Amino acid sequence: MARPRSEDRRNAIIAAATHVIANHGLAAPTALIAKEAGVSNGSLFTYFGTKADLLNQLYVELKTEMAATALDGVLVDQDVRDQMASMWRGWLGWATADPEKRRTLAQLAVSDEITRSSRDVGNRAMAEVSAILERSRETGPMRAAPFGLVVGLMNAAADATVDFIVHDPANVEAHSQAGFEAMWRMIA
Amino acid sequence: MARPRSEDRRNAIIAAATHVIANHGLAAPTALIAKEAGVSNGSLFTYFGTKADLLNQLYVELKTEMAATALDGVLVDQDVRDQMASMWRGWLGWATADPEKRRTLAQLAVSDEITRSSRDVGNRAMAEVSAILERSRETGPMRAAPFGLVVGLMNAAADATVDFIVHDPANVEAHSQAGFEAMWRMIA
DNA sequence: CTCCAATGTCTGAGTAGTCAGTCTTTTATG
DNA sequence: CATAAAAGACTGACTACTCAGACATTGGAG
Repeated sequence: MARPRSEDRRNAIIAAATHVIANHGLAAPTALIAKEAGVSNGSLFTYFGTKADLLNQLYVELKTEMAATALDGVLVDQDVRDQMASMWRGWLGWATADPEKRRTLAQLAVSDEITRSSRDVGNRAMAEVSAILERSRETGPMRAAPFGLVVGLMNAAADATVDFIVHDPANVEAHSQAGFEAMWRMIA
Repeated sequence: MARPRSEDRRNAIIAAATHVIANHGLAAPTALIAKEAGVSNGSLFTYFGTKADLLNQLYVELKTEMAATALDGVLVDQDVRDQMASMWRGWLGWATADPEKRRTLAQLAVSDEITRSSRDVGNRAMAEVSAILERSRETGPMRAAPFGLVVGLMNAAADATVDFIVHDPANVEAHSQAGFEAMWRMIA
């Protein structure tokens, strides 16, 4: 029988972990993840040394993908508000297109299994997002506020908007718009 | 030797659970909670039938206390903005006075051990908070938005503000103020 | 007031079960 | 045949929960 390429198997495990963790939480057995990936539980540990390794790599991968999707379509010569709106749309699109990814990322983000350095990598992936936010608030009411607070407030608004959209998917467009306007009033 | 009153022991377990969960997460062994409470491992299960029971009661207790503290000091004949500001101060006070309570509540809130009915009880405790929020947004830019979205956005802003305060406690007052203004711009 | 039995609570070693990670066996490939 | 990878049964550590006996408290009898 043809043996799948090693990278494909790794990706299958990552995908399975996303799915299983979304539904069973971080306490989900590795055996379940392996089964879902069509891999024996022993094999899983040849791809990821420990469960914590798997979780960290998953975290980095999801966060990086999220940032990339949010930035996709943002144009350099755009008005900053349009850049922000584009990011907002991209971000909400990512989160609503595959709610499991977001749920899993949310769980990982608060887990203490995720190391400092994984978080650093994740934040670096979000650097361009931060840059756009910085320009957005530059002339607004939060121009003197600590940037960390501004970042936190924007993330919080985005999260709350996605939560609501997931809860009532019928009116994505309206909720996305309302959330964006609310966030923009806050920071710019 | 004098036997502690049964209610005191229950409270000791609740307090110990708050402390232990804040530091070890929801996966913390019941044995550790019992030890911290100065109670035998077996006794814990005479007070709470299962670990899930303990978690649910803890959730309800923390959430209720949080709501009560936030509302403490709010006056009925106040301007709605002042009511909101008073709530904001109360809430931040609760969260910063005992960060472990907030950390534990945050973990419980996203846990799937917490039942529908516990969440309902918790939300009922927050009813008055919702009422003030409803009056706040009544004439503002979010008057037509779904109330659930407004609630989510306010909670998110408050959470983000507390996060930041915990991270930089030196300037509580300034951050609290900046967070409040941001939230108010959003909803009113 | 003293004693003793009855009552109900507390204890912690024990039980059954689960899980991450290992290791030997099996299988595919060049 | 030699090599490398995959499989999955297995191990040891750990956990929620139990249960039989220890122990404090109470109240009634002498």
